[in-house]
Amino acid sequence: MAKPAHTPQPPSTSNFIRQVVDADLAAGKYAERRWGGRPGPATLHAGAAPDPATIRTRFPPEPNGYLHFGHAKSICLNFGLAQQYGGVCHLRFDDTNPTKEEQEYVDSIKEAVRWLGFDWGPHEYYASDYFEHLYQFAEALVQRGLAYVDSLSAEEMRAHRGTLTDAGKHSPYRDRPVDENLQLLREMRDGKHPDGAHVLRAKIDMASGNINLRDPAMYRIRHATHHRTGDRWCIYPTYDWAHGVSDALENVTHSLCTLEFEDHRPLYNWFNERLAEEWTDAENVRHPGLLQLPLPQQLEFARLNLTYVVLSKRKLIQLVEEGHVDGWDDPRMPTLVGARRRGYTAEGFRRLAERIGVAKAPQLIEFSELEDRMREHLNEIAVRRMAVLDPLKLVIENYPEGGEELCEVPNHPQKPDWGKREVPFGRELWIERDDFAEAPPKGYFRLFPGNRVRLRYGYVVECIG
RNA sequence: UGGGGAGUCGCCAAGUUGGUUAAGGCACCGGAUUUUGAUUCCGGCAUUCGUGGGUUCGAAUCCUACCUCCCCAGCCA
Repeated sequence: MAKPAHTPQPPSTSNFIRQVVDADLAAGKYAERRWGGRPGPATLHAGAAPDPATIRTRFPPEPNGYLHFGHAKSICLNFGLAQQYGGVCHLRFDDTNPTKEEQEYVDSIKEAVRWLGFDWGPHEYYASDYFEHLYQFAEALVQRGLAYVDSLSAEEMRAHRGTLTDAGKHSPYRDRPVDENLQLLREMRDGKHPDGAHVLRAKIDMASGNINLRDPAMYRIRHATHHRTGDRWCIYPTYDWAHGVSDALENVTHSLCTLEFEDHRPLYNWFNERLAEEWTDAENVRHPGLLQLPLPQQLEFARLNLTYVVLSKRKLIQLVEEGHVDGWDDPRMPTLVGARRRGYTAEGFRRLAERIGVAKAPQLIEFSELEDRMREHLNEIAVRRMAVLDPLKLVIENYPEGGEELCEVPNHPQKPDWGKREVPFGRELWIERDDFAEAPPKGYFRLFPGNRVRLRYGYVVECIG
C-alpha cells in the first residue's frame, strides 16, 4: 500500500478547510484508497489512469454563463488545495438543466480556468456523463420505497411543502405502490408525459425543519435538447440529486461549495448514504460507498463579494443581453475574460485568493484589495510607457523650430536590464491638462505661471507668467 | 415564530489543547528616498476580541444568558 504523499505547503494563512484535510489525512482516511481505479463500470472514465492523489476536489460550474471574479476564488481554492496536498482537482460541468446551458459557456469556462493557470489534466467530466447511472440509482431507490413519483402540479406541491414554521403535508401520491412508481418513472423517461406532469421525489420527511428534506425533487420532465446529450433524455436530475452522487462517482474527497448549500448537506449525505447501503446491479453500476470507500464530504465557505461589483450571474446575463455592455468580455464586466482585457492578470487573482483567505463569515472585500494585488503584480512585470490622456499643447519658445532630438527613457525605473527606449523631444509637446494650472492650488508643484518643472527625461522648462 | 450558519481594528484575516505586550494584508495617517505626486523604505494605527454574567492565579479562547447579521418554503444551481 503506497502511502499518500502528504506534504502540505506551509500556507500563508490557515483555514478551516485545511484543518479538516489535515485531520483526514492524519487519520489515514484515504490511505488504502486506490484513486485511479474507478468503482463504477469500466466505461466510467475508462481513460483515467491510476494516480496517487491524496485528496480529490472539484470545481463544478454550471455552463450557463461566463466565469467571474467570484469563481476565481473557488477555482484557486479547489485547484490550489489539491495542488498543496498532492491531490487532483476535477473540472466538472454541472449540466443538469438543459434549458439554461450552452456549449459556448463550456468552452469559455475551460478557457478561463486555463487562463487562471490551472490544469485539470484528464479530469474533465460532466454531470451528464452520469445520467444513466443516476437513473439506475433512482430506480433502485424507488424499488426500496425511498422515492416516489408525485403528480401534483408545481403550485400544489408548493402548497403542500408548508412554510418555514409549519410542517408540510404528504402528497396524496406519496404512498403510491412501488410497481406503479417504477412504471411511471419509466414512462417519464420514455417521454410519455408532458413537462410538469410528474416529478420523482425522494421520500424523506415532510415535517423536517430543514425544508430541503421535505421530499425534494430528483427528476423533472423537460422535453428540451441538452447541449451534450441532445434528445436522449427528457427527464433531468436536479442539482441535489446529481451533485453528491457525481462527487461520489468521481471519488471526490472534499466537496467545497458556498454557504447557501449548508442546508443541503444533510440531503447530499442522505443520497450517498442510501446508495452506499444497497445497489442495483443493472449495468453493473455500483456506488463507491459499496466498496467501503469514504464518501465525499461537503464543506462550505463564504462566497466572494466585492464592493461596487455585481457578481450575480443573473444580472451579468442581463447586462449582456440588454446591451448595456459590449459583451461578456467588455473590460467593464467583472468576468474573467473582461478582467483579462482590462489588463488584470491571472497571478493577481491568485494572490487575491491567497490573501483574502477562506472562512465561513460572509466576506465583503473592498475593491482596493483587488486593485492592490493587480498593481503589485503589474508593478513587477509591466514595462513603463508614457501617455497623455487629456492633451494640452506646450510650445517651448526658445527651442529651435523644426528641431527634434531623442531622449533615452528606461523601460522600468528599477530594472535597468530591461533596457531603454527613445522618445522624441521637440519644440511642440503634449502635456496632461491636469499638469498645468493658471491659478495653482496650494501644494501644486506642476506647471503654472512663474514655475519651472522638469519634463521627464527631457529638459526643465519655465512658464513665464 | 421552524431549520441551518456567522459575529476579532474601516475591509479581510491569524489566533480556538485557556498562560507574557491580540499575527499579517488592504485602507488610512505621518516621514525618508525617487526624472512616474508610482515603486521602495521607515513609523503610526484593537488595554481589546457582538453584549452581560460566571469559572479560573490567568480567557478572544471554557460555561451561561442575550443581541445582531446571513441563508432556506425552484419541477434553478
